[in-house]
Amino acid sequence: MARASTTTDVFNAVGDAHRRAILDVLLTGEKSVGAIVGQVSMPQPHVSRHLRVLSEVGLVERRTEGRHRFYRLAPDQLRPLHDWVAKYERAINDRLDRIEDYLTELQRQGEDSDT
Amino acid sequence: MARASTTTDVFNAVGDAHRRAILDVLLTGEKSVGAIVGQVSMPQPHVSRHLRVLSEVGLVERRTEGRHRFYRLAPDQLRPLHDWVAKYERAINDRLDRIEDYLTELQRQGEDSDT
DNA sequence: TTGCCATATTCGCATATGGGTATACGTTTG
DNA sequence: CAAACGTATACCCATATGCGAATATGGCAA
Repeated sequence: MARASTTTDVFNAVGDAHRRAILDVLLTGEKSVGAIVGQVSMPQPHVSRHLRVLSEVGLVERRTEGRHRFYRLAPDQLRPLHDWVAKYERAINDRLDRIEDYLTELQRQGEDSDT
Repeated sequence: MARASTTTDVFNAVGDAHRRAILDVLLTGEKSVGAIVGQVSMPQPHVSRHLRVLSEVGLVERRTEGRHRFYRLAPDQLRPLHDWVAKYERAINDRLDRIEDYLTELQRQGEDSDT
């Protein structure tokens, strides 16, 4: 078992720069695979596969129309990411706000870091 | 070239659940490796290596004290993640705010959407 | 100095990933 | 019906990752 499959883990799915590139394109709105391929530097098969991954993680939705497949952002799954980052943002802000308090706390936690 | 190295890409570094677990522990404050090992279910060598990755990406900072190594969150590199998510958050909100507008736009972008 | 503690590094292994290319599948068109 | 188009899938390869275990390194204590 290596790492959580890109198919399972949103974090991991977003970990790939190419996938992020595709998402960026979709940021503009719904796009057909061909349209996406036109905007990113990837062969069509790769785009398709990445779209599949994104789809399985729930970051994009697909709509079929004739022989076209339109992909659209499905931001719901972005939530975990957002929440995760937010959690740290809070911690960061707290620290920046009162550095001295933080340093003091560091002392404590460094000493008896158990709990 | 497979995927951006976990050492280079913050997204990828955070893509590993174990690494996230470690970060979560550090959320409480600075911790020694041993302390971290005590909180997560990983052998010490793994924790050390993950800490190294996190360190190389700039998500954590290290402080040496005697034979102890204290790791602490270095939230600066969290910025890219935050910004990235924020970008999509905006898009999401925009869409939720005016669904009809969005649908209309979909029509346009779909170009030959003439069912 | 010897021995012990805390942490880091190394080696081998199994796995999954991403890349590239060829090709299959479904739909529309002539 | 055949041909063309749009997209998805299959296959093979190189790579890097994470895991596991053993061990090396550095510091402290007796």
